[in-house]
Amino acid sequence: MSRKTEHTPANGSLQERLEKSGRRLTAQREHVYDVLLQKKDHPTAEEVFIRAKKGMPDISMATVYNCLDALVSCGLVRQVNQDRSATRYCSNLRKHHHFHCDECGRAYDIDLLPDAPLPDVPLPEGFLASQLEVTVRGRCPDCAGRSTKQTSSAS
Amino acid sequence: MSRKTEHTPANGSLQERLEKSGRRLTAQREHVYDVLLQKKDHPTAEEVFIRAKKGMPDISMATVYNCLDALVSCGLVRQVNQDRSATRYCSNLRKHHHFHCDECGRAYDIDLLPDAPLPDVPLPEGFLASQLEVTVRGRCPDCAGRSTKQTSSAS
DNA sequence: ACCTTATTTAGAATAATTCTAAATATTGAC
DNA sequence: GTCAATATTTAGAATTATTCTAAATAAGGT
Repeated sequence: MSRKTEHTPANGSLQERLEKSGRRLTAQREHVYDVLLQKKDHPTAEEVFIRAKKGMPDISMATVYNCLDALVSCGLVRQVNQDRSATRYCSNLRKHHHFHCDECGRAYDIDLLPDAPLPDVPLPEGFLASQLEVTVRGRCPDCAGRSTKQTSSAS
Repeated sequence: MSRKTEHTPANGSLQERLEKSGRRLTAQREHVYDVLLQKKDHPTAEEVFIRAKKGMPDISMATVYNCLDALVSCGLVRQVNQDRSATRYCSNLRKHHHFHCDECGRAYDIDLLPDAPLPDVPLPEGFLASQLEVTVRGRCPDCAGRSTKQTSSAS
């Protein structure tokens, strides 16, 4: 099977993480992960499928969904749902938020300073938190064009 | 047409808001808004449809989607997308975050103290922010059951 | 009432995702 | 390495969520 990206450091990590959740390392899972690492533009499952077929022409859509699910439950990939359209997938593991353009629908990573504090959200009794997500909505540079609406800081 | 909830204060507001965006006040839009106000459990469009039919048996699914869209673009309702399943609708206008249960998929409102600071997210040049959303993922009290995983504060 | 325009409606169409059952690949034991 | 047991992949059907379409109806202004 083709090995396009040398994600060597993460490679071991991929296998480890898969095994930790009782799954096997397969060529398809490696390849789908590669595809996500190669272009971190938050592709949809369909886009991942199209890209994945280039290096692995026989991969099927069902497998792409399977692989994405496996990667998500391994914690190597995040699912991004911002509107009624298809779910997007994010392989950026650094601490970051997302920006959703209301006009074109694209998702952008908003990287945080490594020491930036995440908001502390006090939860009612009984809730167990595992992850925090912050999404800013608005218009991306491409779509903002000439008109101005607000400052460049969301609060 | 039936007028089940006396959302009198918001009523004028509904009409105002609709008109401000060039839309008309209709019995269906009022009724769908009523349905959302009556039970703020983040129903899906389908659930809204089912509830709406009780008081307005001839309303159609397409109309429910239309009304929801109208309410969303009026700013009276927020769309909530947390996973690959159907979009949910939230009529809580107070400042709040959302909690998403990874086990049962339900959405919960996490109300904030009125003076709680929202995180300040510095955006790169060119992005225009209009809204900020915070979602905590984990397990809800119902699903958390006996096992314990983390503290009750996400950070 | 009348005209203009927006909205509703049912149903068809599309898009996104999940399911199914058979074929194939992987792992661990020998 | 071969074998059995189990996980994964696959194509395609099925399901679910959402959008579109064109005709009928309702709203607002005159």
